[in-house]
Amino acid sequence: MDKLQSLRGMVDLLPQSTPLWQRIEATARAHFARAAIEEIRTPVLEATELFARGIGEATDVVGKEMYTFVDRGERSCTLRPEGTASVVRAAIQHGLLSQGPQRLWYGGPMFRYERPQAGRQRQFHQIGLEMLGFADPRSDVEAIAVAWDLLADLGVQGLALELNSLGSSDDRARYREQLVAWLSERADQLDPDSQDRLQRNPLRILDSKNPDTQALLADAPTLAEALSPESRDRFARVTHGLTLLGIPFQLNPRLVRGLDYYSHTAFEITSTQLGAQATVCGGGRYDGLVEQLGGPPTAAIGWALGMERLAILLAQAGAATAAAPEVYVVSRGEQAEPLALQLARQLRQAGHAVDLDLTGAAFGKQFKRADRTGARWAVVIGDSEAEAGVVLLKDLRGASGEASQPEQRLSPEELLQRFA
RNA sequence: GCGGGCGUAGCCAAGUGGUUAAGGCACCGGAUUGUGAUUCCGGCAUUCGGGGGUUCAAGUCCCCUCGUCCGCCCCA
Repeated sequence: MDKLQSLRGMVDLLPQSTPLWQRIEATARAHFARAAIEEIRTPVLEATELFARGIGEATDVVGKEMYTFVDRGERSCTLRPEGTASVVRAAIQHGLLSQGPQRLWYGGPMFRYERPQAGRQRQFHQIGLEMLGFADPRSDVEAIAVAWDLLADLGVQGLALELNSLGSSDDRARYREQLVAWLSERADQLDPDSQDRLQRNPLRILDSKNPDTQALLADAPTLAEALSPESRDRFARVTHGLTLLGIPFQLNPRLVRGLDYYSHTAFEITSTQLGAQATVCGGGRYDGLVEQLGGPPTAAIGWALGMERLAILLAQAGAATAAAPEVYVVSRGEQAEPLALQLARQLRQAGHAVDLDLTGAAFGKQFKRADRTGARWAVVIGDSEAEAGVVLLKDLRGASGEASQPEQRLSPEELLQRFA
């Protein structure tokens, strides 16, 4: 392979698809602004320790999926595999939490060294929300509502919100013991992956895709039963709030999050249109993370949505296309071309989208290109116009269609006035 | 990290061991030396992802490798 090409799992977004991404980003910004959520931007590269401590050493993300290297200062650095740890780090570092609760959003590339698949690349993009310093169950509802309304506004069809409570860390520790004990007696009935998880990350066995394992789990102790009365009450307030807002959800007692920092409310928004990587948006509460990273005890909830997966869903509905320029400037000749250069700039300074043909090709070729861009107007300048101090303004989208639309002779000043 | 499918031009694609690798789209040039559709003419792969092997002969068969797609794992 001696042709230069992008690294595996790193994809180019070509002009054909960027309008869709821009629409998603603009819609997200509008929703965040309306919900009084401010943007935060953190570095793509962080100290490896941040993720090891924040996400959990035992997780797959930290254990085998990070892009980690030693820099020239002998520091271990990692390209961020997710956004939450960085946002929390920045909030602690700059004392944001002493200024009261923070409603923050972020967006950008994340990196995980995984095998590429549908809806999964090594560099992928997320938009995420983090609400730091909010303990009330209403904040869970509000965070979910922002995600739900954003996706609805974008026109994504066929989404389902799945909800579960992981309880407090005490609840979870207690349940974990029960589950491991129960499953250990039946380890021979588990699929190999799940046997492995029994040591490493037993809760993940709950969302195994193996049908035999799922059948076995039907009789296993459930997380819901292990929740303390306080945790149950809290979760009930969340579900009541969602009902109040008319946001439909399904309780999924098997829903477990992969990163260690989650507690209480966990949720995913999924689509059946995405193949194996069905989760468009996932999140939950992480009340212990801020403290774990050296900050004050701080309740928090957040989510992240996968841009590539969202783009897949929206592309199915119909692609957005780039806007056509308003004006296409056709010019040819030594006198005409400098004049065209100036006029194009002046029209742009007046706020118009202008495409300037720089080929110097025959007028016929330039008109053909002008037509194809979809521009409404052509400004035509040849040397005879340049000498006479005029330009031709031609309507390319007149009622009668194609060629031989009427042209107007205007002075450059008149043209600019016309487009003022 | 594991399993499977697929790699012929920017894109789609014919080719099923035998001389110079169809066709379409797109793009470029010309017919039209200053006006957009259509049409017509011409151009656009010394080579089939890369490397090695089998053979008189390989895009076609074999091996390795890279990439890609789908699934597992994992996750947004």
